[in-house]
Amino acid sequence: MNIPLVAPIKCSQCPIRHRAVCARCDDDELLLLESMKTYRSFAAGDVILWRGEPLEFVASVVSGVATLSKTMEDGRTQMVGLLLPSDFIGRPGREQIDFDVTATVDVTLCCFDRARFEKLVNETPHIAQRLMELALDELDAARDWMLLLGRKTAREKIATFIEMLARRSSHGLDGSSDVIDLHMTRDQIANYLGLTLETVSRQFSALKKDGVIGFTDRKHFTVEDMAALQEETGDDADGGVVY
Amino acid sequence: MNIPLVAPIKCSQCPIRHRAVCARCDDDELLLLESMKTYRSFAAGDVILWRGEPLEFVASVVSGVATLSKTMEDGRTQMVGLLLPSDFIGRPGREQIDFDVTATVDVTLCCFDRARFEKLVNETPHIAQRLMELALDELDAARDWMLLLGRKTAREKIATFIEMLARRSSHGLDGSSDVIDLHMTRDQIANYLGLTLETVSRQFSALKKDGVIGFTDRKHFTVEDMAALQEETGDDADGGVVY
DNA sequence: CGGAATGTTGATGGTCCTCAATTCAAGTGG
DNA sequence: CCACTTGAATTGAGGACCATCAACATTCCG
Repeated sequence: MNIPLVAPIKCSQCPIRHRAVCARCDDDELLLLESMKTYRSFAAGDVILWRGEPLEFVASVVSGVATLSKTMEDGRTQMVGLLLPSDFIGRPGREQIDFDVTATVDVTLCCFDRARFEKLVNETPHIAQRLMELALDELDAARDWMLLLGRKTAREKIATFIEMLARRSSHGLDGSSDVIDLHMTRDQIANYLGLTLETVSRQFSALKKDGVIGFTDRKHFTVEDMAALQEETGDDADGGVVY
Repeated sequence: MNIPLVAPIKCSQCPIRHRAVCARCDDDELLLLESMKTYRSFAAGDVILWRGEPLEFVASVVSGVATLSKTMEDGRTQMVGLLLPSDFIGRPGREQIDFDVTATVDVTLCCFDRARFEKLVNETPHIAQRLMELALDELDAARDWMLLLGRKTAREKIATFIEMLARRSSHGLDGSSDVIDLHMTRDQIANYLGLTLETVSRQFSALKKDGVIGFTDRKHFTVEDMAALQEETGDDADGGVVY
């Protein structure tokens, strides 16, 4: 379940070097981090951290995708965050977290002992600054999601979700009809969007029937009409961009 | 609308001194902040910042309550944050914000020129560290709210809201039947909870009929049965506390 | 091949939104 | 002080949207 990986990647060659919590670090600081870090891998479906469990390490996601989720007594579940490579898990100054962290696909983490890392945060402005930026970015994302959860219709939620995936997978270029991997199950998508899995399935079918998207198989789709998709999200054409 | 206030409060005597972004600053740093700061006041209902507007200053809330909200093209509105004294407005490294900031009651801000403040953040670890903590606290709050918006019923939302107010107004002691001020209109509460104002009104009436709360007038209520209220929130009895 | 997990589709009902009428509270001006 | 106005809150009726329950199809994997 929790397989410590030995592959000793050099920080300087790390794929998340320029975006993770270490992004602003200079060579000396990087050397220090290098001496502290350990890698851990988790298989798809594994729980990385349980809510309330004492937090012994903090970590950066090196590869894979993990989700943060909260569950109520009666089983209702809501995802409250999505962690992609370079995102940070855990928070200095707190001994536990208030949600579960789960690997949705195979995940590799770059881990640091929490106590030692906290000390480092206090002594290394570059890390505190970057951690602040990461937290503020996540806060922006969380706020967008609050609008979705509180006010959008099922169809708008699904369209927003698809548009997000499309934006993320098309790497800069607007190549429209690439095949996009859904990664998650209908149930996970439902928990992400505050819906039931049946509603998710129905809305996918509806968007397909309306020619907005097309499915190659159940986990892969293409965007057939990007303009229509944008329209369905309910968002402004411009996301608050200055002219 | 935007009344620059002249009252020159000394930082050392500031009511939010130990909790705001300046909390960790030493005397020298405080002196520097003191030379940069200006106060501004806003009346209840005033918009402090518009979405997309160039952000010329960042600020700490000294007194009052402000809300962050997002509005869709067709008018649907969702509050995405609540700012209380010591909370921070604006983010270094970004020239605009993606939501409106509105004063719900009279608000006084301690403002800093954005460009100068950003420079300060980079040079003053104590500020970056505190800003990081504030951002992480807000992130925790945002995630709790995402569970509410995505999964809770109208009744649970209202109960959670009331419980939050009760917890906040009873200052530490569990004095049960204090009169609690609602501050907001039904419409604002609805936008906070992802409901309509009619549903808010109906749920208030229902909780009153069931003897959980009692209204002294439309803006003031008392908690008659705290245990029942807790039960209605849908939250665990323990908020993930370690034993 | 068989069983489990996942996904689709249909029928039905409940929750909450929408629309509308009425009540209530707080001013305002004669 | 009392009509009049105005905005906020309450209450009711009806319906839309989405959840629930259920049956069935599909895919995955031993």
